[in-house]
Amino acid sequence: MKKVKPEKIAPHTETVAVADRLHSAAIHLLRRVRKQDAVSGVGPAQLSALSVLVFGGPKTLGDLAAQEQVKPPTMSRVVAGLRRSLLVEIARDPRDARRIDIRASAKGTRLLQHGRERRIDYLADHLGSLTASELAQLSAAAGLLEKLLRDWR
Amino acid sequence: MKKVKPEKIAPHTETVAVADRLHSAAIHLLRRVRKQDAVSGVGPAQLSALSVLVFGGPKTLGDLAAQEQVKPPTMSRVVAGLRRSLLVEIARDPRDARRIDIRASAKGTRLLQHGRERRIDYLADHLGSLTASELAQLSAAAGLLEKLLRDWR
DNA sequence: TACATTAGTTAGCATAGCTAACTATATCGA
DNA sequence: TCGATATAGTTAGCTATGCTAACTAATGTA
Repeated sequence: MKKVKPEKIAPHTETVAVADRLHSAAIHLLRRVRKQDAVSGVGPAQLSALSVLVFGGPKTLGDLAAQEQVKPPTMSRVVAGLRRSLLVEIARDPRDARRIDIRASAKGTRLLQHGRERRIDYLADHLGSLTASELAQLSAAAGLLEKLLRDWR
Repeated sequence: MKKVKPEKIAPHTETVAVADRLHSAAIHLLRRVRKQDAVSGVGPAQLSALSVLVFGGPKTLGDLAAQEQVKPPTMSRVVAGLRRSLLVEIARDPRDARRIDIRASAKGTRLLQHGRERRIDYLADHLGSLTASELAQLSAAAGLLEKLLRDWR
């Protein structure tokens, strides 16, 4: 079950070590940044879903759940929270009355972008201690991870 | 509030872009890997705390909370869960009866290492599609992030 | 039209985060 | 020495997020 090892150049031991360190770094990075998000009074799941709506346009609940990798009941409650805070608007799909059409409100878009600024500025302040070449390394790594996540399965 | 920018070489715009991409990559990476951790029946906060105990040795509750960046009441419950599952052992500190001494049990150590294998194999399988040089890039990036997180404040 | 499938919601459970308020122990200062 | 203060953890109670099981409503199909 774990012998898929293809004819790649990287030795497995190396790969495992890098996997572990990436995992740990990701956990701790997010734990740091999370505190900045707390300011808005909106939880991380709501923020992330809102982000998908703002940058990806309107979605049905199922689409949102799939994109966020959670089950529909979970997303149902996340969306209910966003709606309570007037950060999204919900309309019935005219062509299929079972579906709902969820879109970010103007308020939601505003909140997301401000929160994003706050979070990103915070992270960027800390990245500021790196040299240009170190930053380039991180940028390259981010690119690799993005590709990896796109072709995940 | 965001003008700390020292005499560094990297332009601020670049830094912000990298910060944003790292943040997003970290979120989605963890969301993927999280599903593997679910197998053990132990939640992510418990796993992370256990990991600190296994690799960092025994700690008091306050130390654990500080290291995990959560408040003492949160860690108190996390530790209670670990204890219920017999993954940690708790002793009174002989020199200060207010403190407790928390350490991973043999079972806890075993569980963590098995979970680690599972998670890491999973991630490593996906990293397996990278070339040796790409993997080296990720390794370098992990190193940078580790340093960054160590000197965070 | 009856039956199966699909989309979302509701109910109920667990983990994790927080603050406020409490207990117990240590420490300090008059 | 003893009373005030500070420190370490716990308890209670709130919110948010994750899940599965079971439900309703709408659609599709035989």
